[in-house]
Amino acid sequence: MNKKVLIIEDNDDIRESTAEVLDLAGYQTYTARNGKTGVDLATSHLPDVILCDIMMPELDGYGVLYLLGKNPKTASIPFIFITAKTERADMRKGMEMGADDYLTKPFDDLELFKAIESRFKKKQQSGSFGGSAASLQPVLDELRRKGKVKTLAAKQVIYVEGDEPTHLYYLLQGQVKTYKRFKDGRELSSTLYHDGDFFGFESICNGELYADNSATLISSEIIQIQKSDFMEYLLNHQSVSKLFISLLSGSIRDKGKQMLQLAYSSVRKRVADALLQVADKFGNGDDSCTIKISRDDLAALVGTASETVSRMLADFKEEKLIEKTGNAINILSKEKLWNVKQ
Amino acid sequence: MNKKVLIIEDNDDIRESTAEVLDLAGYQTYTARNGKTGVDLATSHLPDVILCDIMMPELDGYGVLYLLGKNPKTASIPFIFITAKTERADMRKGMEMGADDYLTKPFDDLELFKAIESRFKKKQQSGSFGGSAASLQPVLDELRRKGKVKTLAAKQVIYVEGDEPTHLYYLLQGQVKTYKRFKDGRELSSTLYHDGDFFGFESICNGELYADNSATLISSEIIQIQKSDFMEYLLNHQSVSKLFISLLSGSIRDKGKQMLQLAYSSVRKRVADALLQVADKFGNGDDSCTIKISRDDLAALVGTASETVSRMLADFKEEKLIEKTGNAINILSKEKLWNVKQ
DNA sequence: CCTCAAAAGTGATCTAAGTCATTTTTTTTG
DNA sequence: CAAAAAAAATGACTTAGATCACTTTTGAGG
Repeated sequence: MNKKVLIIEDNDDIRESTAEVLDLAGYQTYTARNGKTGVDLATSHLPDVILCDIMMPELDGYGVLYLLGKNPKTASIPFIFITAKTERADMRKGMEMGADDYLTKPFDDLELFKAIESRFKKKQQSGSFGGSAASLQPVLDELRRKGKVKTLAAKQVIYVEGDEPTHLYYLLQGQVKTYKRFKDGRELSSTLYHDGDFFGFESICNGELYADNSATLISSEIIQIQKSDFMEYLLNHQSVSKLFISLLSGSIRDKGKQMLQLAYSSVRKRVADALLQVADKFGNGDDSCTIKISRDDLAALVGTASETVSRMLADFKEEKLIEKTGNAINILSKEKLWNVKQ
Repeated sequence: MNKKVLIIEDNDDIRESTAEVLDLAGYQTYTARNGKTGVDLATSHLPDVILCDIMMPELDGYGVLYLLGKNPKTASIPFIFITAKTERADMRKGMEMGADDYLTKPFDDLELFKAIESRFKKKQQSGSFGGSAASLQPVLDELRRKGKVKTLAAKQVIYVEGDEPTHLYYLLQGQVKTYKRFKDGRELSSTLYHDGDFFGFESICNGELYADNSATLISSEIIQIQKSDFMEYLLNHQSVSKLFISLLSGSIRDKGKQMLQLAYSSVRKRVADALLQVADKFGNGDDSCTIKISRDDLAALVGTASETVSRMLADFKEEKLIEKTGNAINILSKEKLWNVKQ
């Protein structure tokens, strides 16, 4: 979509010619002949950049800037003064009030374009949505670069319930589970992680102690990222906020699903579901695939006793839904298994 | 804490005198005599504002700005050029590269302070943490003001699974539950909301369709806030991001707890827990309190059949943990009930 | 205050799944 | 490669809690 530029200028010639130039350059322009309508237009159309004259009847440029600055919705729109006043004092006053740039008339078209684009770019950089994917990558790279790579053997505990969260983790390669432990020692896994997943951020995000445990399933390589680094990026980069907000809410959705199953689904269905979950996370994308997971881990995922899992697997084998080679499980058809859990 | 100002300037006199003035004014200053050390200092100390000369040996001001702009950590630090170059072209070049202001030497102290403070204020406005509590309130007020107040009778459905989320909700007064529906119609409530709670944001946050339903328990007043308004505030105001990130992660923690209970706790314990949950949300703070909730709603909260809930309540009554007046439940001692669920 | 539908409670029955003890299979290791 | 240890499977038994059918209580509305 074209960038929207609002031009607030009382001089008809300048207003029209500026608008024309910007129109030709592919911007969508809105014009106002005085400060008051300018503020209205800004509030209703939320332009990407505002160009504003200082000396105007009704409401001058300083007033416009003040009013727009008060409204959270318009406060962050880049604001560029354009004016004939070349005097230093006026320019300083404009900047002190929070303007983002200052163009003195007469300015040429190139100056105008560059001023608009540089403010636009500057805003993109430190905020606003839109090109998030593009801006997210370097930030994540930076985060990971700051972290320390660690190699862990299978079944190593990464953090435990009640610990003070000091790190965010990124799984370079391997398999990790997060789980809770019931009083009597039984476990319930909530999430499985594989290459490229972040984990351990929930507790950091809500500022309390870890509410779950995490451990490797197989030997894995993880990056430990300092909590302080993470927090800084989380709040200062919208792309990062956006990512983690969506990770958090995705996790809520998954937990909700799992809860419903736990409450009302038979173990048979839950085992089928758990197998598919494991296959999705750790298997290849094919309809049939082989997964390797201990019965205990599977039981923790289902929320049942490991004996029960064994029995179910025996049933599934009987029904030709799976096969077993050693302790590995061969899912013959994800689709058929999917029907079981319905 | 004092604001940190980094001064990058090769001229010893100007550098020292500027630093001195700022020191006296209560700023914490760092100085660099060339661009290279300036970049190092900026990266290591992360100042709140950077003042930078343009013409310098080793690395000029433009180069410094470029390098700092590339690093996500320093990109959003306000950058003010200070220079003797009064020529318009140089000033334009600086601004086009993304500088935030431009002071031409000689400048007086007041100009300097104002320039620093206005950039600092500007940044505060559209980001950075710190005074979050203070800045959160007006934004939330604004959000609520934008919304539409609605009054709903008891048992009214607010949104259902599969709907496109179009609103965020704020419960002015009343009681609301969110719940999921199992294939056969059984329900599982995940959360109860009371006055002052936001709800319905999870699905908005992850950009998918609603994954749960919500309905009033008693007649309630809610504010409907447009999704677009919410999204804008969510990403553009750190205080709002912070709030919702913590709401989301809090919700994850609660769901995690509830899941563990569902998996391994007896119905007896889960009923006790549900009663306490309801008492906490809707009752007064006393050790004994009266709550009014239908057995169906309670069953949905526990994740069991309503008959089972009735039986449990009968048991609790027998054990003098609760009493019943009509259909209301009188919790005689939260503490004793709490022991049950342990 | 009475009527009546909805909500709550109870009784009897049944089964899915937990538990514990034991056997079989797989993996590890000296 | 054999022995030991760990993991998985199976068998026998038990029970929590779901289900269905029915009775009792409650509170809304005339």
